[in-house]
Amino acid sequence: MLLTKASEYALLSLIVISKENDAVDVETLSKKLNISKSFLAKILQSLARNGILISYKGAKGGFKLSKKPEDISVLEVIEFAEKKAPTVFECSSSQSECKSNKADICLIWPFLNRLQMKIDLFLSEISLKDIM
Amino acid sequence: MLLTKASEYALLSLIVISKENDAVDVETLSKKLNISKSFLAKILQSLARNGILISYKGAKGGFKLSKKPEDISVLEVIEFAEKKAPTVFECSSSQSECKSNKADICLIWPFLNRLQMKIDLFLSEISLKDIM
DNA sequence: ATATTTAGTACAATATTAGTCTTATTAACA
DNA sequence: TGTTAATAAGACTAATATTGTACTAAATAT
Repeated sequence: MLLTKASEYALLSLIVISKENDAVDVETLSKKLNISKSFLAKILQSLARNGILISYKGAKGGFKLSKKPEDISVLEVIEFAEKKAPTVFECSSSQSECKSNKADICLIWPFLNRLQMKIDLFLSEISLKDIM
Repeated sequence: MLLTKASEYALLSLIVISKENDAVDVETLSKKLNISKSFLAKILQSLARNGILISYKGAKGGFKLSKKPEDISVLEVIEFAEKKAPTVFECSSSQSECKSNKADICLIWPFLNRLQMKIDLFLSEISLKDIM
């Protein structure tokens, strides 16, 4: 599977957050989406560390979008939720990831890389606003 | 990751097999590709069960392609190697896979499905011959 | 001050991936 | 016909990744 639940939860959360004026706290989100609070907190914290969300600590705290939905690409959301870029296969983004010392004669790499680039393009061109 | 080593091994093996006139045995393949013999055997057996390879038991046995490389799609190889279709996310191929009873109002499904269809199209249109 | 909320980290449960091993079956060929 | 080489199938194990929990610390609104 290209994506895990971390990406699903991140995208669904961002959609909810984008519709609110006030900061949304994890408790509220986890109940609305019916998912684990601690797990969701970790994901949102990663999005905040990476500049997609702004976090407010303390009473009445929570999370807000740091920029407009049209300026947030789905690719960046996925990368920060998963803490790594979504990949077709371990080497598909770069031949340098190949461990087999036969990278230069690998017959399947060009195909893997073509698919990877298609996916990267698709995910980078689509914004949070587009999927709403 | 969209694909696992099973797909990698399957594709690399099929390329080697397609270049030989005689049946190729697992021992030879596993040494040439430097991978586990038993694991590779399981993958090739699955490809044989599903009509991509023909297997010959006994001395001088091994595996041959059952059809021409141009008639074998990469998608079918992956499906039989992995024993399931490659998916973007659990629900991306069909909304009916959604467990959350909110499938009808899910805002991310259309996006997931669009990516899934792009990948399916790419993988089904490319043949073993194309990647060689 | 205190209740609320995020930050961070360590831990645990579960699922998936990768690989191993064993036994049965089949076929070549001496 | 017996021996050897090979696939078939499935149970088992090991390693890794995913998903979720728990707890403590830090910040802040009221």
